[in-house]
Amino acid sequence: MIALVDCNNFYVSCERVFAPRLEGLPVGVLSNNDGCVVARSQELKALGVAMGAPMHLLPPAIRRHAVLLSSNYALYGDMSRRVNAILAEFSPDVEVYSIDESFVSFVGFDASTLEARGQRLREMVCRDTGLPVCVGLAPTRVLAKVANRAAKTIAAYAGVCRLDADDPATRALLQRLPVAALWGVARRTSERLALMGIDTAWQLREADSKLIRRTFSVVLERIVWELRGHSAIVLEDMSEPRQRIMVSRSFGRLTGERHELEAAVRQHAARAGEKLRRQRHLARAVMVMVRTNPFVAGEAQYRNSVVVPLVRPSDDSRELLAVARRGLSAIFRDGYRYQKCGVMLLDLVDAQHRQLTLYDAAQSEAENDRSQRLMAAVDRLNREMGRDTVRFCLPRDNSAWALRCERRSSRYTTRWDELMKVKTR
DNA sequence: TCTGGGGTCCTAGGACCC
DNA sequence: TCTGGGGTCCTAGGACCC
Repeated sequence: MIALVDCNNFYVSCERVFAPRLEGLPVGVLSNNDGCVVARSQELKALGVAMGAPMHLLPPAIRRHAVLLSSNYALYGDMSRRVNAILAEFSPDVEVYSIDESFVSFVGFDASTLEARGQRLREMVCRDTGLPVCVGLAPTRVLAKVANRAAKTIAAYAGVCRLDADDPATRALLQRLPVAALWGVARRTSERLALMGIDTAWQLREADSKLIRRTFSVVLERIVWELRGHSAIVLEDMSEPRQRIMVSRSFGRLTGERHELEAAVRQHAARAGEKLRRQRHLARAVMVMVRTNPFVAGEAQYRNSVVVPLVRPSDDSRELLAVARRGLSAIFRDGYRYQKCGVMLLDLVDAQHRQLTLYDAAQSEAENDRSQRLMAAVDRLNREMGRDTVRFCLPRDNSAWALRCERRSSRYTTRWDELMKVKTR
């Protein structure tokens, strides 16, 4: 059996831990740039605010009465680590699936004790972090997702729901569950399934798996098997290094200024370089993308991207920045107001495969060595003294492209200076 | 005025090879 | 005059996740 542990309204719950006055109020957390609502309290959901709703399109009454906060990823990331540390006490096998969800394997545990373990787990997480979580227990990940949803929405389960594959209760639940509510089935697939007369999770479970594979893909066929209780989905280990690294942001306001895009691309490339070195990889190519705002009707639109190969695999921010700048000059066009740019590192290889250029290997080795020491020093300073202590020729603040995050709460768990701002009433 | 930022996997189709 | 078929690799795009 496997347990899916999922924090309820995670970002909102994190905010409430440090601001109890938010309990009972409609609270939302916004995406970067205060663009869309990406987390909602029950009260805000009850007001009809959809996941991903653009903030500026919310009805005025809701914007007035709801508490809408900028996202505070430093806080959420730290709270997430705390939750996972607790989960690790319950099982040696914890797969961190996302910032607010983990799969905890109970394979080999006494089956009759699982619900009690689930309850104990909820209590521990609540006691030590203040966060409410729900637990879904099932033989497969897809069913564990279904169980978790039931644990959240059906009060009788008290936060822990167990679904055995061939239990009549499981069947009843799946018969009521729209197929689009399943993990891995979204709008496109559910629309096509509806044409075949498959509307519920149970109908999908009973469908001919070979036909599903032919009509759709191996992905949906695996979901069929998982619904029947046979594990078919293997998760990529989230602690594995990423296969590509993307850093991109929308600008605080549109800009057509080339130097502002250059500054943003430098910042993104530098940040991507940090991520690359943290996972001890080298990039063999850099992609740069720019784009105007597709939502502004009547405005000239432009989007483009370009991949620039590196002469040799590298994790040196200076090289990444130089290549990214070349990429930007290849695609930058005057006369547009840009909304977003990004840098992606591609073709990543393990840093052990650092190779020397063919000519003058001795000098390259010395250069490599200097580069590695320099980057390590930069990373250490930024880690210990705060992000952006050392920068690569960046303006300090107030750039046109700086993020808007006016409603961000304090980073209580990672910044002493901000902790002092906590009100004690 | 204001519409996120990451990721993954799979498949189809083209280029190329023998 | 007749111009195959099977394989691999790569890329772009679709679909999905949180």
